Amino acid sequence: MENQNLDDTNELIKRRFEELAELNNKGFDAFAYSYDVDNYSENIKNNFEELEQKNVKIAGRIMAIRRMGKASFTHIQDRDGRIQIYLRKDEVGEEYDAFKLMDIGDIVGVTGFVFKTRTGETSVHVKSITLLSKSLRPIPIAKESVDEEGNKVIHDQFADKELRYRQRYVDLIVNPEVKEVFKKRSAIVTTIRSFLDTNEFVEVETPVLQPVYGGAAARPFVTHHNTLDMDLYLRIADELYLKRLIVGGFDRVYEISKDFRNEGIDKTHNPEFTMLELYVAYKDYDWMMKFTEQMVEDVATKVFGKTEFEIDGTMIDFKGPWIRLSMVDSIKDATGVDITNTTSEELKVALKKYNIELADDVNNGKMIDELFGVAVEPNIVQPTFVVDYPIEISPLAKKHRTKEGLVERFEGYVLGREICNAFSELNDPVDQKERFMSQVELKEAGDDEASPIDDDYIRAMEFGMPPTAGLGIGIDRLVMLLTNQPTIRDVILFPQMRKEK
RNA sequence: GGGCGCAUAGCUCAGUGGUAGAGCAUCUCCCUUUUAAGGAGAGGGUCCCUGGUUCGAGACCAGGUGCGCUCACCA
Repeated sequence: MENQNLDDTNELIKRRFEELAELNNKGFDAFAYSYDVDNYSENIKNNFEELEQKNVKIAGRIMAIRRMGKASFTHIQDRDGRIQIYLRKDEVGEEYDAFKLMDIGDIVGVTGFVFKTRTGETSVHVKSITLLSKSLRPIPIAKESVDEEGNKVIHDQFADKELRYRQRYVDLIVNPEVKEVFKKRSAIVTTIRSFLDTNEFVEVETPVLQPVYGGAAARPFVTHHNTLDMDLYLRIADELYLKRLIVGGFDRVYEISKDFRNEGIDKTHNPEFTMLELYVAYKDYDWMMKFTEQMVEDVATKVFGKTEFEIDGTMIDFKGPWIRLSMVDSIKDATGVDITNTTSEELKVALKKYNIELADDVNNGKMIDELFGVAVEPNIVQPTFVVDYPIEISPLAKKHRTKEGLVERFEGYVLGREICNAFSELNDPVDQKERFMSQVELKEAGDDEASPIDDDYIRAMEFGMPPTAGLGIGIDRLVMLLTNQPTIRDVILFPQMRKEK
């Protein structure tokens, strides 16, 4: 809900415009060009002994002001956190007149020496203060105190979810833990890149705008290119392009990209989301399981210094090897149904026990997947690879080398949530064409998530594609787990929202 | 899409049919080591929107909008 009334008729904003005018009248520039920062709050607090009485230049946003007549304390927030500054009228001279016109929210540059106050707080004793940017809107400031046990308590924290997501810039200013999550997200992605680099991967970029979409089961966004006068789809996956590159002779490629799916929004789904896809020639899904474990363990260790995480109150250990759970066996154990030797009638009966009724024309593969989803998936806690999926729901995966009706595919689950999907990639163009044809049949029967046929992809495969293992990891969901965030919106800076009124 | 819930000052929230409230923030005055600074005073409202019920609606009813939780959907 945007506040229509928060315009310049609002007294708080009006007041700040008046201060701006007064600053200009007195010859102070309210919007500076630069400031030569040479230190940061955290560094000063961590290295007090070395820096005591030494001069520093810092800059940041005023987050608290305690004025005491001819002297004042304020807290300045820079990229790392907050530090207190102390200024006295008799030392900063006419700058004190400008300071009187500064508010919480204003961005200032400060030069002074490091000292500790009577109460022991590391602070900067200001010799000069410069306004760098006047804040014209009041920020929803919360106050902090410390309780008897020494814990930080935040009072009246800016908490309106809608405003926090719509005005993330404000959320980031006043809720420091939000910034921490996104710093961690950045470190996770950086560490993944470095891990892949060490393993001799080539990072590539493939089209976002695709004439034929594929690589996943989802409804796409459609757009139009005017000059070419053709409809284009925003990618739902990178898969088919990356495998074309495997055909072309790159033997280890990856892409970290935004994918787009025109579907529902909830705790684990945002219409645009970040996916890591990687493909490795001459390897299969067994190799990929080990590689996935290593990569996640590497990220956990390098970014967080540990492999055990408390997530939703449960201890999760990402240290490999992860549990291997056969989809066939797990369904058999949970329901008694042997999916390798079953009829659609039997599956319907099994699903009914979970109060699930699907349309009559749904194939066995979908029913099996559904059964897995209700009978097994919610009970998975520790990192687990679920292996060997029905062929009907895996049109791009290679047939299992020994098990009829299954493909060599695994998905990684943690706490009942899917975090990755991988297979031994189908590299037989004849088989691939048949799989596409059955997808087309599904689509014609009304399945709007079934894949369209991609003739160029078949053509590429006909030139010869090496045996290949492929993996997709939802970066947002991985970050959610590692940072213990309850919704995908808390790991996406600007989550999709309805139009503001 | 279904169910449940929420929407009041810049922020966090009270307000159960009869004059619109508090804390913080803001403004004025005092205050040169304070820290949820303190003391004294003041200003600030489209009670989400549109209808309805009523002598009277922030409150009750209906519809709408936005958000949250949840179920379904999302291999």
